[in-house]
Amino acid sequence: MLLATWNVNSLTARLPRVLEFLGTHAPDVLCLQETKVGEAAFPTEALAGAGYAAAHLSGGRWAGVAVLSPIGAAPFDVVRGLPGEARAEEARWVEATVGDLRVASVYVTNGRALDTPTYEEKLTFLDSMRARLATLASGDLPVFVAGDFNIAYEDRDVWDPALFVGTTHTSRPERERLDAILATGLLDAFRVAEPDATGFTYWDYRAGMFHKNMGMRIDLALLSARLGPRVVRCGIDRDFRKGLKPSDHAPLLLELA
DNA sequence: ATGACTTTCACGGAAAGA
Repeated sequence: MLLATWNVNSLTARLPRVLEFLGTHAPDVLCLQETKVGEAAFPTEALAGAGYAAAHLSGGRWAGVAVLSPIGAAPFDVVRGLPGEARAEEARWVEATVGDLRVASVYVTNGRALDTPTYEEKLTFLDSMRARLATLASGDLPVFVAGDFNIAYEDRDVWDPALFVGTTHTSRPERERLDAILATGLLDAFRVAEPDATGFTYWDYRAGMFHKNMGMRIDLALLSARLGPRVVRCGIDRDFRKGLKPSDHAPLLLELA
């Protein structure tokens, strides 16, 4: 079983690359973030042409999340929005059942800077996530929650930790909240498969950052701990950060036995 | 270098990303 997550930075702009991805990897689940598409403009037909159905929450110009799966195993029991979140209109959380997995696609608030209200909102959003995931952990289905967490969990998850002192993404409160999320019974699948590797999922478009591998690991695939023994591999497909009109994020893929 | 790139909305340039 192949699960994937990808911040596409506009599903409209990235549709050719997304269709390419579906054709290349044929994932059983693909979580998308930053779809940046209005509800009515969501490319349902184009995805159906590739054999995929979507459960999505679309906020218009910004954010937006989706869970894709093959039409024959379409997402159901969809929950749009995160209980308790302050700004539901930002469209940052969608949940659905695919097969016997409870799947959530999440795009965590960026936070901008430590002294801004959006940083406080980021921490609150993460608290709401922890509460929701604790609820899901008490359910029958194992959980796959994946997306752009906008947190680099450890210093090795950014190209130069010294540059991030006093900024978002590496601050202690953010990392502590990720600890709390993991403590609901989830594994960071990339670290299960690659305990020692440096693996980035995001590189700024500017200044040749990708070619210099000045990136960050901020996209995560979290998995119920009971599925840990089924992790075969987890890796980043850097080819989708290359070529024609790439996203600034690369997709993260997780194979389960 | 107080930048560098890309997207949306809208038709110039702001806002957002991280």
